[in-house]
Amino acid sequence: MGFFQRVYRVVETIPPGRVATYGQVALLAGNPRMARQVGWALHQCPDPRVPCHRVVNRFGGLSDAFGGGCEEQGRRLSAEGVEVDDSGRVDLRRFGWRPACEN
DNA sequence: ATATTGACGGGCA
DNA sequence: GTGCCCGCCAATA
Repeated sequence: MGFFQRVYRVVETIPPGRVATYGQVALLAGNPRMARQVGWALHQCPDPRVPCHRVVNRFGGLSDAFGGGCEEQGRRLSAEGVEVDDSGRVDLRRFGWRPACEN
């Protein structure tokens, strides 16, 4: 299985109302240095079931290049209960995904 | 093959 | 927190 496919699998495991950073996804995918590649993987987004909108950068900022724009991503997150800042950012302290303590 | 780009991360200012 | 620089790896030109 390629790294990309693994990334998709990890992203799918992100619970609703939670957001994970590219670094987090890359780490769970097995390669902490491939944060950027995670970005491509999601950009390709060959599978619509992959909640790519739950993946944000280290600042919790939404992606400018998201399909449709960061507005769309922020809208999706807010629809899941994630509070999006006016600057298009999420509070990782509260909505950051914690695999070791999801609940 | 090399150079540039890119949905990034970390360190430093 | 934000901006700049460097490092990282894969895709594209």
